[in-house]
Amino acid sequence: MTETLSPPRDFAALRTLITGRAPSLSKRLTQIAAFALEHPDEIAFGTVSSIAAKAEVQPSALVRFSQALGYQGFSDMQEIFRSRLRDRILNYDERLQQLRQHARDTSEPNLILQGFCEASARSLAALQDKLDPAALDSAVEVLARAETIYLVGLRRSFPIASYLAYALGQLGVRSILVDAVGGLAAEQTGLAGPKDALLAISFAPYAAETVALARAAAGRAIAVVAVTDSPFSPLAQTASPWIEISEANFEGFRAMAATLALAMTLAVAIAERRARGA
Amino acid sequence: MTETLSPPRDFAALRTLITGRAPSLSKRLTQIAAFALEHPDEIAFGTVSSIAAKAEVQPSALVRFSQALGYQGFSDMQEIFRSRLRDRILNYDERLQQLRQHARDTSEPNLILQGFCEASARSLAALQDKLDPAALDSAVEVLARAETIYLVGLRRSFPIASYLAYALGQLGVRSILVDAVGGLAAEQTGLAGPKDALLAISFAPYAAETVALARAAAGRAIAVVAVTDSPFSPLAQTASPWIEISEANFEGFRAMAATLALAMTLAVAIAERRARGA
DNA sequence: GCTTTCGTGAAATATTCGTTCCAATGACCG
DNA sequence: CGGTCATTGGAACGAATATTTCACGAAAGC
Repeated sequence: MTETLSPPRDFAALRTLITGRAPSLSKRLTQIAAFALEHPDEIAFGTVSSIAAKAEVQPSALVRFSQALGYQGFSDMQEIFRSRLRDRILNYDERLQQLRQHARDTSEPNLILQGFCEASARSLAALQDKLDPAALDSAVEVLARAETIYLVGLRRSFPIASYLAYALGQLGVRSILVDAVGGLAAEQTGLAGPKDALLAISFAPYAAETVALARAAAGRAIAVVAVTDSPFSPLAQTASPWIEISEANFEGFRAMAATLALAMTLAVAIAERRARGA
Repeated sequence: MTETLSPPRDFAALRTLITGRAPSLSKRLTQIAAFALEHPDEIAFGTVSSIAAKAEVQPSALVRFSQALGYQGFSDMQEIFRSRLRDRILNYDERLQQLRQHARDTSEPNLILQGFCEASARSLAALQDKLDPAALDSAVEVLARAETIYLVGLRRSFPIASYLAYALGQLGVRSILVDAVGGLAAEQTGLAGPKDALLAISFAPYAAETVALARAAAGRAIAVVAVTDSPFSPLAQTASPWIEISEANFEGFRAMAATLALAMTLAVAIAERRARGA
């Protein structure tokens, strides 16, 4: 019996088909199904014999597998595995090149938008790759234990601090946004006690007031957690733990996507940590 | 004479080599060099004859080209073009699958972080795809013409508004952040005149005060620009132009990466627009 | 101006590839 | 236990592929 239904022409559907039909296939063909899902790149570029060797099956089994799925032969199925690589998301530098090619069609605001989107995406990728998981866990731990979290972030970091104040409020976590309204920052943090914690957010050039508030709190045995951009930041030396964030630039303006994603993470993680008990 | 030095084994180096040696190659080989740099995917997937046809050269020329670069033959060089696709950045769904596999090794805060990173990345992608370029241009135009920009954003949108206040200040654009401190919002915007503009930022559920301020300003013939999340938003009906932003969710918290990228874009684009004269 | 060298095109060749076929094996059922 | 059918391995085939070869033409050197 031959499969008469037309086989999938895109990779996602093919993967579903393989997963679905694998249980009803013979031993060898199941073996190939598993290999195909695990090493799609091999199938995209390899030859029948090279793949057969790596999957430890006979070349003919590969052809049978393709036909069992409804394809005319191996080459026919291989085309789908190749299309997956063809339609892949472009690398950043290639995307940039492509953007610059279309530059003349695009207005300046839209060009700037592309630039900031790209910087944001780069920042997010760097965050996922380079953030120290232990530092994050520890920060959540310390902040979840605090009765009240004092949020300190000025200038560029103020939007982050104010977001945290909003999100923590939504989640029922008590926090105080330390703003500089009326120059009362020191008075606001002065109320903090040993059961509280202070979260300081600052990037180069570090706002002097943020550093001073963090130092003062640390001196009074208040837990200080910092989000900053370098091990040499004055906050890194004051706080424990501290989290390093590096944001990509565009036209001299640093993206904030990574910092904001971290802020969201802190808020939700702190709330969940509290919900499941100290 | 045969090239004895070992040829590059990664694509970046190969590209450099081609660029560097192109000037010293013969006419046909230069033609191939240009084609290779412009259509690397063709070379990765094609056969000698199919590529030769597309590049309008003889198959033998492709082999000569490969050998001129130091490879044993065409297939040898093709391998490098294929490796570039093999080592590509994974698609989002593939990355997700990979993440879920490692889920048990990861602490909860780190899982949450991944979730927000992914939501942010999705939001950014949607922004690039779906933003109306004309609306952005128009928004920049209107705001650049204003003497003073009044920034209105409350609750979740307040961090965005406060970032804009910071960025516009840095760029020398006069703006006033309308906060609700002391309930003086109406008094703050009351100073706005016909030469000013109001930028309102609000997402569902729309803060009543933001909507009221926008309507009041529009009623007094002040230009109102809005950033919101739906054509049915009350702001969309009040403002002209208005920009639609949709953010992805994670655990009920909307990402803000796209909105923030747009805010940065507005700030820089407005400043540049002003710099190059009205 | 003749020779030599290099570049090029097209056909010839050798290799590799995908596919098919068939015999052998193993599983299942009466 | 015997028979049937699906599955498998391996060889054989034909097609397609990469590579080499050779003849021709143009440019460079003496």
